[in-house]
Amino acid sequence: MIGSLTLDQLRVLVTIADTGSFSAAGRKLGRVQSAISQTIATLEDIQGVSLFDRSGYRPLLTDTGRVLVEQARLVLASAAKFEGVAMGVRQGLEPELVIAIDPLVPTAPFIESLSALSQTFPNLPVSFSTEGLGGSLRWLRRDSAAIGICLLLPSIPDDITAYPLLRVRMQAVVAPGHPLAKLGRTATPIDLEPHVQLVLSDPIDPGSANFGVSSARCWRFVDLSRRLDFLLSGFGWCRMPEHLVAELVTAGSLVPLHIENDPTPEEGLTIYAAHARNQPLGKAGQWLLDDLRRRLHS
Amino acid sequence: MIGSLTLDQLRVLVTIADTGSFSAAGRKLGRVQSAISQTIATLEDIQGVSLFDRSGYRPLLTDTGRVLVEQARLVLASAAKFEGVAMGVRQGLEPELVIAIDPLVPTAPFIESLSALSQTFPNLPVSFSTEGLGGSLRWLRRDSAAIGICLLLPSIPDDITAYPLLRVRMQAVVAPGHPLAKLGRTATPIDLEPHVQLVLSDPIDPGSANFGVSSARCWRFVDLSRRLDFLLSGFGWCRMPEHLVAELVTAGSLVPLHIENDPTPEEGLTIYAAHARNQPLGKAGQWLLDDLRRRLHS
DNA sequence: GCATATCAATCATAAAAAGCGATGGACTTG
DNA sequence: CAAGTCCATCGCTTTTTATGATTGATATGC
Repeated sequence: MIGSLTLDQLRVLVTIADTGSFSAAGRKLGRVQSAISQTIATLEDIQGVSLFDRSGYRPLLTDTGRVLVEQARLVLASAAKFEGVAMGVRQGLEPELVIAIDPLVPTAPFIESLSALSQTFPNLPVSFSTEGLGGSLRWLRRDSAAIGICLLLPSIPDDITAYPLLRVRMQAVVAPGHPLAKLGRTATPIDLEPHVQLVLSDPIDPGSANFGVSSARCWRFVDLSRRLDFLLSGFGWCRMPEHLVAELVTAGSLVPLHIENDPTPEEGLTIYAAHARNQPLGKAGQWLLDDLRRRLHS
Repeated sequence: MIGSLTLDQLRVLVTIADTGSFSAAGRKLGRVQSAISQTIATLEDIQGVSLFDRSGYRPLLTDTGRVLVEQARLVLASAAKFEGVAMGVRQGLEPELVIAIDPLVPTAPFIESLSALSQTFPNLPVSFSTEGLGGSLRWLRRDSAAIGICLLLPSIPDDITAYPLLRVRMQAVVAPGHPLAKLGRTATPIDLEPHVQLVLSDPIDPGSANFGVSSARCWRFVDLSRRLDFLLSGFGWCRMPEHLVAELVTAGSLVPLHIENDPTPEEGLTIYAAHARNQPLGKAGQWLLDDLRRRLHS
């Protein structure tokens, strides 16, 4: 029952639908008409449906036939993608491109490059991984991702090649109901120390990312949106990317916090495009890297 | 190049990936191991890629192989859907179910039924048509749609079977800047007459739907959202389904208009599930109709 | 209206493809 | 180290598929 369907049958079916006759389909496929006729006969027989109404001069698709032709097109498109991936590999493309992207990184600046990527390599499977902080680096190192778009704090590791792309300005914020919101002046370490800081941290190695930690008590989060929930409810303070909190600050849901001698650079944290040095990029990865640098590195 | 790929090759490939060895795949597929071996060999040969690393005791998928196995699963799923549709037809199901739905009809009450439909008939292709007012009736009559979810004004035509499902309360509204908004009392026909009424009408037969027309000057629209643009900008007045304007009225973007002797029934316009009498419903259509009546007809 | 061309179904036959079974070299397991 | 399992290869058989000719039906051109 299942298992006897053939791609060839579907190709023949679609070709008949496109050309309008069995004979024409035969010519187009380089086969004699009787072969076409038999192929469709077996297809109809096995599937137990009638695809064409043969009462007239030319065969007419039945209602069922019309629907199944559309389904067949989907199957063939899917098969073509299979062959497309294989062809890409044959021509030296990597079989897939995995991009690790940090949660702090804004998506918008990358859309253009990624859209161009998908046009240049239409059959390349692309996937994204967003783990917590430090996740990108881990994916790069175990070769699960070819390219990382990530922070590299405190500095670029030796085994990683990285190109700066853009900077994300950070803004310390707190909910309006929080004591720090009523401070009314620049906050000193003494001010911050007693309050809970909501820290984004590496889920695997929670001790690693202590950059910018000022409070004695930290609550650690892996994902940004959950941390935001706690932030908004007044649980503690933290630094957030400006692009994510600008609206909330305007709406009054969050209040900016000015910190004395803030170690976070004024001009923002640098977002890098990175890849593992010992794992050379494939064609598509190299293309994306070049395109990103061209578009973003000013 | 293209055209020699076989579903059977993909089935074999996926089976190997699932079972972990050529021999096991052979057992599972009821074939001898050498057949499996040859199938994969030709697949690799034709596609020009290496799928397995045979250096060890068991064959290991290469990176390319891993990606292509996933692609192959997609192709097979697509092929299974093809066979699923065919099986449905074989068992008496209609090949597809087209539902014509009027623009005024709220979507929310139908989601449950349609979700149940897709669970009951997972391979049934379902599509929706929303034309202007009267479009549903036209689709039903020329058998382009099996079921219509629509208004039937002024009454149910003879060639249509219709079951009332729910009622949509209508609310005459106007933008706050419009003269009628400042009337401050129930509007009489004399009040309405000089102002432009924004009428939803049948794009094919513009004269047909004059139900509820009160103004001398009408602007006719086919789709609801465009009419809403004109309404919001203060161009004229019209009746809108309550569920669509409730928020806008609350926000002050629209003002309710009370009309003397409004011919629109207080309890709302009736939404029917309808089908053409001379075109009996298929199994799935009948099922949906019954389910809709069961869930909605109170 | 008649001749001619084109259409699809059918059948016997030829060609191609796919599966089978046996064999051999490689690796695992106990 | 022996027994068991793995995959590649090969000759052979079976099955599948395409071909080419024929027939009956429908369209097209004169």
